[in-house]
Amino acid sequence: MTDHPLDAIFDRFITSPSIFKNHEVLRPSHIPDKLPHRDYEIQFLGKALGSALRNNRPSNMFLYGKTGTGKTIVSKYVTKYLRQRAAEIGKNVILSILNCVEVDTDYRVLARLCEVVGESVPFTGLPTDVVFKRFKTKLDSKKQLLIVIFDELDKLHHKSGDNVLYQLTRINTDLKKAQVSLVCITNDLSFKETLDPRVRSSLSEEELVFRPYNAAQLEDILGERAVDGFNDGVLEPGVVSLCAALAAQEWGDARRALDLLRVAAELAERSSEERVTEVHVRKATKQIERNTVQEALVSLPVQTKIVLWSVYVLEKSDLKVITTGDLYKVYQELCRSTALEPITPRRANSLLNELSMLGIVNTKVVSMGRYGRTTKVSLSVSAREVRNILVEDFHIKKVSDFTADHLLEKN
DNA sequence: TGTCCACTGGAACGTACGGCTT
DNA sequence: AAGCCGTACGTTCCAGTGGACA
Repeated sequence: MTDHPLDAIFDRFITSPSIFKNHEVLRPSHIPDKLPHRDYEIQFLGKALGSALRNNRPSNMFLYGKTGTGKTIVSKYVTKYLRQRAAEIGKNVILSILNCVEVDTDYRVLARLCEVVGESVPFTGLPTDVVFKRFKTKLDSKKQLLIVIFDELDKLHHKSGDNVLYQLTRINTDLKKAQVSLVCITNDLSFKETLDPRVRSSLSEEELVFRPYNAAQLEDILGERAVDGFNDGVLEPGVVSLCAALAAQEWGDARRALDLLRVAAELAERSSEERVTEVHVRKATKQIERNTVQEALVSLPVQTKIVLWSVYVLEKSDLKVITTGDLYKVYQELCRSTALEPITPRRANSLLNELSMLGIVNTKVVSMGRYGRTTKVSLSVSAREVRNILVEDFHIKKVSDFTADHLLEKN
């Protein structure tokens, strides 16, 4: 065996004991056997969906609650078992959970539903109503119940309106053999008001609100997972309660609590320490924040990056307030320097709003009286981070030293 | 108190592209 | 091959507007 530069690192993985017993258990997507503090919700959903086992169509349902309050996991938990019991007694129950962040247009929803009933359709090319007809025909070809769960439904509605929802709420009147039930999950509490009234009333036959967990409940949840996820004695006392407390600070977000614990342990393992300490948890909070920003920034389209870089350039200047007017001037200059075709102010404004939705910039519409109405813009992530990530881009690299000073002298 | 700035943001439309049906 | 269709990205047009200032 020759000496390899990685020997020292790999040996450490082989020889020193691992912190993790089962890494998977610590991911938010894992469905444990027990879901602490969600008994009521599980019972509620179980009673509602359970009628599927008796040939009745379950009521349509609306589940509300903030991120990380267990809406998705409770749905998965209940449907997983429902599917099992239905199979045991030979009932035809099809369950489909659609994440509307990915499945975010009418067409994609229908394409997905076609898939689960066994009808193959191309991912583009067909008129939506044709896809709907094919779905309906295939579904109704035998006696079966389809339960569709729309996770983060507001993301679908945001882009495509109520069309598919409207069709699906009315589909049962046309079906002869099959039946459809809908479960809608959203974390936007005001979302229901924005729905078409006909859709709204038919979707909210039953409603359930998921309340945020408190710190003590989060601690139970983490404790439960830690038993299966970690080897004995690797967590210093206080680590779990710190994760719970930090996640409970904003609202009781179990996903965040779990991420904190997992990342803290990963950090400990990477620096080949044998125990996870509170210091690791503190580091984990920073790392998680950095990762989400990085992910968002890297995948931005070129034009959006240039718009964001304009914000960055203006933040670096000694301008007190950044308005869309100045921003567009800088943007045009940047386009000239990078030889990119500039988009119109209207479009640039939309991109800015998208950045704001992603939480990368702050925007606020303000009126300056005589001096018109505009939007105040500022970065809501650290300028250094924006720079570090954006200069990786081929176009931004060309203007990495660009300053706005000469433009501002004119004011 | 009315005016009017510098925008905002909705709506309709254009273009390129992949992919269907006939 | 022609005629559609959905999606993504963009443009053009323009009515609407908050509030400082004359």
